[in-house]
Amino acid sequence: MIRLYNTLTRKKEILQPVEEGKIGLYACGPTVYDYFHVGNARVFIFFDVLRRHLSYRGYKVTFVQNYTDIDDKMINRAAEMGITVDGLAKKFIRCYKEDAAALHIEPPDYEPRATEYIPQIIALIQKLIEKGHAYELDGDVYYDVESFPDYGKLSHQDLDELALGVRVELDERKRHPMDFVLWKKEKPGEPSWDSPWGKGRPGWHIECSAMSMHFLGETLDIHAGGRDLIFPHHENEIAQSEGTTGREFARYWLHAGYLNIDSQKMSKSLGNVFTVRGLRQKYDPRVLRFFMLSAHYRSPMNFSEELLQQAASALERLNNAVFNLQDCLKKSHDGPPDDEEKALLQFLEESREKFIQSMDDDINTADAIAALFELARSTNSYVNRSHSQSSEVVEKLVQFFQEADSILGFLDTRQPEELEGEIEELIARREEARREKNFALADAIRDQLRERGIILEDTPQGVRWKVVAEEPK
RNA sequence: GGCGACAUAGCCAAGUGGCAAGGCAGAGGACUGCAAAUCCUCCAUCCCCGGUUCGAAUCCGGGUGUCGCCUCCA
Repeated sequence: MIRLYNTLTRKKEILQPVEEGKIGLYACGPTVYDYFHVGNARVFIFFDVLRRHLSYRGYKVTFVQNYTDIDDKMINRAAEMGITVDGLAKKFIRCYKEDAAALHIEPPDYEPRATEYIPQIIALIQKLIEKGHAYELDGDVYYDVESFPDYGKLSHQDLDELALGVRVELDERKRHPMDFVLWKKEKPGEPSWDSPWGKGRPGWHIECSAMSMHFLGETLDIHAGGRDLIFPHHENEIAQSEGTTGREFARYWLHAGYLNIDSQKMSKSLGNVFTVRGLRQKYDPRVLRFFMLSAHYRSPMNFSEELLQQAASALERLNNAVFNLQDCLKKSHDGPPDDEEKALLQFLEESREKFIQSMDDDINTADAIAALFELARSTNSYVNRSHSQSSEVVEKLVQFFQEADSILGFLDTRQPEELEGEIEELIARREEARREKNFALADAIRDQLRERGIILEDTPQGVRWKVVAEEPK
């Protein structure tokens, strides 16, 4: 039983899809005018974990995440760079995919670009005009918010109060200050498409209504995004979609919290924007992923390099636990589990239970990860015990970490690589030196290997080695 | 002005009525030729003041502080 916090009702609710066993999930993706930053990353990682967990729990998930490839930011950036809007989109979609892959974010089932769905967008606007929810003004089309009584239900705002808060200059032609644009009349030199109202381009909000319903039908199960999209973007999507269909647009609205930088809002003007692209040069992107999942997705979160270091140390502990198990497998026997191992298998089941329960409870990754740490302590003790381990048990333990990681996606569960012969020989020479109590030689070899990224650990069961990406600090 | 979030150890962070998870850092110990990895032990009157209750981090009221949204934004 999965429970999710629904922004619409401000409560955790039991997930009940429209169609049993299936989930239609739509998430607002990036505007592809630049590399995406760590704040975006938090949200995209959340979508990915949500999607993976729903699949893990047996739902057939259809996950759609769009690219916004036409808006003011796109047009301005393309002009600055002296390239076409389409060229800009192609470049940063490619970059998005690379960075997302580095974060172990799996590609959505569909990733439509807004400009590929202009006919659907136009059809939607036409329907809104027919139903009296939209009006044309000299080549622009606006949504008439007063025609939609539920306007404000997601952000829990009253239309009159919203109007009081309006800070930008009013367009006197609009019927209500909150009316928003569905179709924008062409400006010279900007991309445009033919429409019943003349040449122009879609407003920002309409694309998500058009594409989500195109792929997932009139009622989505889950619609997700960052907090800042609650108003106006998602509020407007509801007005557009429900105005058209007369049906509930999305059953569950999920919103991820902000990521602040050194306790301040991330912004270009403060110069504190960290892109994933930039960070990848310094940190394993899986550390970033682990960091993002170490807090609950709805909590506001702070980002700093110091915190990333903490995350790196913590993640290393989990990776070591898995590594130690894999190494132990080489030395294990084929016999049945003894009593200690039976107890450990029991604890494994409890850990799995706790992991699943935590994830089911509004995707509580922090709590789920705690279950992994607790299990890691037990498995570390186990692999260090004086008598040998049953391979059956060790395999089950490794498999569980892999299973958990099929959702979390930050562990390094690869099988240890084979060593080159030369290195194996060095390790053997060091073992010999140690036997002869020639510790100077033994330590020299160990240092030499360390420089080549191989760390030796002497355990009671013999030497153990691991490969690290680079020379550790 | 309207709406809302958050406050738990040096740091990060779960926990929404029944003895305060987990991680990072730190201290001590074990193991080791030395390391590394690992294990064990130690490290919190849960922002303040009231209230409800046998019992409150958790519920209610009142403060204080931080932050966010109200047509750029993940």
